[in-house]
Amino acid sequence: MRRRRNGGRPTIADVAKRAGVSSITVSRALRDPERVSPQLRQQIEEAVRALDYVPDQHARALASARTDVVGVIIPSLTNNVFADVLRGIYDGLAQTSHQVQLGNSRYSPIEEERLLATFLSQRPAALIVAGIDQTARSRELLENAGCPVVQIMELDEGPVDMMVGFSHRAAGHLVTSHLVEAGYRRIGFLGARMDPRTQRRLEGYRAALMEAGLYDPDRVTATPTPSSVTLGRDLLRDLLARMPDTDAVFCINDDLALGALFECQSAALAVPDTIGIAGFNDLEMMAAAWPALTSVRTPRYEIGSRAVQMARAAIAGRRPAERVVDVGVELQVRASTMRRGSAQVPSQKAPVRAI
Amino acid sequence: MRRRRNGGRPTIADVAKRAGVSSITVSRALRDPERVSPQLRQQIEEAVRALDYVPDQHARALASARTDVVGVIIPSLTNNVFADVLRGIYDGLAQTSHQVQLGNSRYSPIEEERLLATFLSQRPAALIVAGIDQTARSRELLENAGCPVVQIMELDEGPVDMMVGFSHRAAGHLVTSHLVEAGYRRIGFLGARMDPRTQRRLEGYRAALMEAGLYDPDRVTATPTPSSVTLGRDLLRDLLARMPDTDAVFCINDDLALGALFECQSAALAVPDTIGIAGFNDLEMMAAAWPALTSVRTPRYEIGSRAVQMARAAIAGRRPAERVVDVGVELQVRASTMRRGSAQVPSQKAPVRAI
DNA sequence: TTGTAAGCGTTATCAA
DNA sequence: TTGATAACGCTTACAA
Repeated sequence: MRRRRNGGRPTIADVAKRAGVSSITVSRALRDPERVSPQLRQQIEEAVRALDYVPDQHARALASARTDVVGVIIPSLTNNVFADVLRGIYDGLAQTSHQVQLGNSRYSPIEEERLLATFLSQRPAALIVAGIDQTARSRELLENAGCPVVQIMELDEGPVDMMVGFSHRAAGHLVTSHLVEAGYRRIGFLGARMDPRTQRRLEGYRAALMEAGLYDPDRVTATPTPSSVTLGRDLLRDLLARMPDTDAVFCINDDLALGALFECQSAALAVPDTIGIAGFNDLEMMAAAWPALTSVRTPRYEIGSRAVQMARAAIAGRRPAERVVDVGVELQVRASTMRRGSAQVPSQKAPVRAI
Repeated sequence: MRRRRNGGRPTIADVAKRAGVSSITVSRALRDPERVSPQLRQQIEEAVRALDYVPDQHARALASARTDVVGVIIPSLTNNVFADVLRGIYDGLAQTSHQVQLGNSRYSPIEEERLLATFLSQRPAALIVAGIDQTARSRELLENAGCPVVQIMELDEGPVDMMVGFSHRAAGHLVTSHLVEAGYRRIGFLGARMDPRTQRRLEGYRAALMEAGLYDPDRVTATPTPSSVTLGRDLLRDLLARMPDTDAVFCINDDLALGALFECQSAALAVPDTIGIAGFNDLEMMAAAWPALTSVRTPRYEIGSRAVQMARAAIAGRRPAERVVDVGVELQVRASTMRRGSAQVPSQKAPVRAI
């Protein structure tokens, strides 16, 4: 007798023999218990337990041309934003038979395309990808993926399939308008990396200031350099060196905002009186900072879990009614933008919809 | 002719026909080009290109009882520490044919055990797991995994197979000793989550203070609550309420340290003169804070890439000479522990070895 | 160096 | 409702 290649693991045939049925009956009992008589079902379940049988995913995938793998492609592993999204995805999939295949595109559309091709070659059950700025070829791959596709983080008219996110432009507009309402007049912009989502936040900033008649391109400080707290310090220092009368800054994320705060502290600039600071994402630290930092709460975990929810529904053949879901954002007004003497702005909860 | 189940993708047989050879020759040319004559190899490569052939991973896994999947199990997706480790792992695997199967145990040994069982059922090429505190059954599973296993983050006498990390006890000892040398005498401890690694840092703290004759159990503030910046504020406030004369704190991670700093700022306590603050991990923000925060640099990215390196070597049959690799840590002394009047402590680079 | 034959463990298909 | 049989696409074992 030939030695088993699979290291002695029991196969479906072993279970079948023990339960006194044929392999295919075991297969059915496992996948769709309803289709097997209660009698046999019980015998099979017992055999499965007794043998510690675990189906071989590869054999299953080969025979059925289907897998339980959900491919996920995000641009960064270290960005807290995506860590939270991922957590939502993993939690949503934890009690299911699905597994996650994770790809890190490092903010490179080319790398994303490559990952997409690799993932697709494994016939995933569904695909979750960040953003809407895929290459033409990626878009084509996604359209012919043959599985549900959920684009996350953003909102757009033309989803490949489904979409969960919020409008970065609207969110940028929201914060900036808040700064205007809080009494600031010479509002700067601090931006890093300047990926598509960051660009759209900048658009929102610009629109809000134009509406208020306060837009000054010289107050926009943006760099392709990846974001960091240190960079936040540097950018604010640069901005103040060029435009010393700047009285507030919208930072495209919380790291930059924290850096801006530290820079103000080191330069003995009063926050919020001399300079107002607003961030983006509302990481946990923002509320704990001193002074507490204003930010925009983005429902990252929810985006992940909603994406999974939609993907699973679609896998099960129940496409959700709404193909594009806006999870909105909430402005969290805190001390860093509550200027003394200006009208008190209460901590409001204002969900923003796409523009 | 029967319709293809695989959605029309070319198979190895298609390539073989086009190249005018047999399937097995194509298979060999793909896996081990050396074993096929240059002549045929070229024909095959051309056919592969022409057909856009991509091997089916599942068929390959089924036939060979092997996969290219490296299983990775970490306790948290949102902890920056593991995000960096992951980056090291993904980068190390990026140019290879390997894929990552990522599991999040959420700091639960039981969940870890479950993930391990799931991963193992897919016959991974290697396994990378965080920590050394597996359950007995997990340990058993790992020992019989039939593939290289790398335990990361810590150091221990008895690795399952291979190990890359540093001694948390030694690192805790290092920071605490630094605080003593910097002139602090009533040094507190702020700890959250209190997972095994945190516990060992506490041990190092305790040992260092005992050696200095300064240990006071009442200054240890620890909670099982997950870490956060807000928690850092709360813990320091508690500690100071109980022991108002505390003159320094060792925080088991940088989030707590940042919270401690904010708490001092809000209570108008001078850092480092009234209170010294030291953190752990040396996240990027520590150097940017005001005052800059002392911390212990842990080579997280390196741990990830070294683990991959060792795993790949072992997969290739070249077990590394050293099965246990100590990557060490470096104390980063900054303003938050440079007390006025005390001996100036230069920013030193002192790799710490395991105890 | 190349090829033939026989699976790998599961599911699709069709028949009973 | 259950089963026999033939794939699924690839690799191992052995032969030429």
